Amino acid sequence: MSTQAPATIEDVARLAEVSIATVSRAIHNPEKVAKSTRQRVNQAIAITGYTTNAMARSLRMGRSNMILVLAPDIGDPNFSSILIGLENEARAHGYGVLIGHTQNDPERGLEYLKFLNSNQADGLLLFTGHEPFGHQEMTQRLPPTVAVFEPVFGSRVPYVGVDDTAGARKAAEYLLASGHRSIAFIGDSKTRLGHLRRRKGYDLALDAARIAPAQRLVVDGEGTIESGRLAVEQLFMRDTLPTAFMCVNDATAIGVMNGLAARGYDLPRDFSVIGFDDVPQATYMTPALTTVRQPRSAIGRQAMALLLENLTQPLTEQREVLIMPDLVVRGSVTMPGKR
Amino acid sequence: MSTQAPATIEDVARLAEVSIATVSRAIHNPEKVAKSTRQRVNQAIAITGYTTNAMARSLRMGRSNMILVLAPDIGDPNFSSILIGLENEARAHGYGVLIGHTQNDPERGLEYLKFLNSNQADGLLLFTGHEPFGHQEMTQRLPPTVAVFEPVFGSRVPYVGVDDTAGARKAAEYLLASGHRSIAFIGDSKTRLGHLRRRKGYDLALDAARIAPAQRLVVDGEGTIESGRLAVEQLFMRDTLPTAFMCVNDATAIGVMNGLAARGYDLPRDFSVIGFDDVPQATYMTPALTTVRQPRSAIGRQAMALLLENLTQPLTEQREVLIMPDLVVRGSVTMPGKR
DNA sequence: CGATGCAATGTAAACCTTTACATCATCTGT
DNA sequence: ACAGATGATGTAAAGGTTTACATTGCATCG
Repeated sequence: MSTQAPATIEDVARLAEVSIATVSRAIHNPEKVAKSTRQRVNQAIAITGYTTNAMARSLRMGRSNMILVLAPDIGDPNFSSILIGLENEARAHGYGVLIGHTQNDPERGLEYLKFLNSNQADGLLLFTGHEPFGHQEMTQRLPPTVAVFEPVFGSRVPYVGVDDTAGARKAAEYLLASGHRSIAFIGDSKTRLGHLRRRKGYDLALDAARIAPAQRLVVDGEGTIESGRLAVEQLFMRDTLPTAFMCVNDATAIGVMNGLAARGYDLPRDFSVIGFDDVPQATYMTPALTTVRQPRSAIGRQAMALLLENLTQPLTEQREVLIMPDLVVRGSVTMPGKR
Repeated sequence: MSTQAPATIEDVARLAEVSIATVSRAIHNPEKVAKSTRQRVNQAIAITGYTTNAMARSLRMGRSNMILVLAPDIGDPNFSSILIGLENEARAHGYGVLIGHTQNDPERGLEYLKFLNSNQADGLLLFTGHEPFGHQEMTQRLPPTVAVFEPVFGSRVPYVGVDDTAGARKAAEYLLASGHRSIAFIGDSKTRLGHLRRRKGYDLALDAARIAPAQRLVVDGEGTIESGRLAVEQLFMRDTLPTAFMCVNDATAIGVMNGLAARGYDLPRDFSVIGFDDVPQATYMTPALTTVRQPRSAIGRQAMALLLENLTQPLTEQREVLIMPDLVVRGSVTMPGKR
């Protein structure tokens, strides 16, 4: 009794004294089967504990009702709350979500491609900022795909994410409104589309405030804590310090704050810092980090909605959905010049 | 050309001028097929771009070569590095890993049970500290299961995790060796097995140091940042302060540090704090948190190894694998009495 | 040379569903 | 009373794979 084979549709049919076809119909098209029969079938299902074998079902139907979400790093603080949005939306449409963890390993990527090729998932959601790997050859065979959180560089994959430009502009405008005129941008990049756009938001705000490009301090960085710390060192070398640091993301901002603290400065008295993303850690910094909040669950929800739409009707012209973020005011920005 | 159906084993067979049986053998038992045939088959596979349809394979074989990992919160900082250990070990044995995100929602748990019942996974790894839900009825039908990181309360599910008692004892001994005699334990619990054990390690160390139980300050807590902050307040109310805080985990320790800082104390001069887990954030606290490091990848690796073993030979007597953690010395512990 | 065994390959069943089509009974309208 | 429609159910094929068993050809041995 402990290890009996799971019940099949045939067991149910026998018990309910109908054919397997009727059982299948009773489950999926209840209105097509007489009420009395339906009851008998349901009873039989309850008795046997039958669950339909997803393998057989997918094989027959040619689809799995599963969406694969590919992420390089599950630990990314942005990931989990976006995932919740994705899952909720998927579930509402009868789809399940599988999470693929690539660890930025191309071999992993390839493994998951096999997964897709063998029909184990009907759609693909990319959290990675790039295609599963070398991106030609097999890419043509990819199922409907949507990029989320980070656009796929140099590709026409539809994208759902935050409005980076508008968000960054909000942040910069807040610094300006607080009285800052010397605002550094930390974390400039040539390759990451989202970061490019944040830079653009910064420029737009400063343009509007008539701050000459020559007066803007811009430091490169890859968006890590370490890069933020490094940027501070660099500015000290150059001996040109702003009154406020606008960081391309929260990780950079944390690095900047650490770097300034290590140099003995008192925040937010001596410098203002603003981030982007609103990672969980932002609340627990001293001072708590003022930042732009990613509308994570909205992003997740809409990305999944777009993907599911593309699934049934695969030629959407919609290429980008940008969601407007809010500024979260905490303690890391003050008026300048109190020093 | 864009949307052609994926190649099946039959396409390969036709092209290689053999039967489908031979193709299957060439893939899975290469030694059973003549060298020349094997070459022809491989060529045909390359040309057609054939990948075996996992659905059909699983259906036929009665197993999926997949392991389901159930976690209530993907965002848990402990989760991602354990996952890497799990994945690596699984992969080495030809298994894939699916991640299930329950969000502590019983309905989700149920959904994943269906997943298991329909043979979409051969084994179950619980990261949750409890069974997929109400834990009777369907539990009997569960595939081989192993709990990881947190034991399943009141159940005989095999468990792989850190040696809480030994780790906590190490921490307490380190405080003692640093000269502390008045050490509070923050985060006592009656229900969480791992936390109970940490408490025990604390007691063992203090027993050995001949510190009377009456002199030990023990404060309840559920292991959150908030609970740590609260515990500090409570101690201030009682007006009995230790020189060192031994916290049941890092989250609690962070709360304690925040609480002390909010009261205006200077750490680590005024108080010493030690944690348990070594979450990523521990490095970025000021002072950096001295703590006990979870041997995460080892835990992941061994948990998966145990599960896969149970898969083929399902009656292991081994019920618990405890892995010894190391102390990570940073800046949050100093000698007492400098105040 | 005939029997025996082995290596290489093929044939066909089985895994469990879904669903187009066939069948049958019953009802409607004339 | 009968043609035809309608509704409920059954039959059987198909989906792609693995594998037990059958077949074939060939070499080995007495």
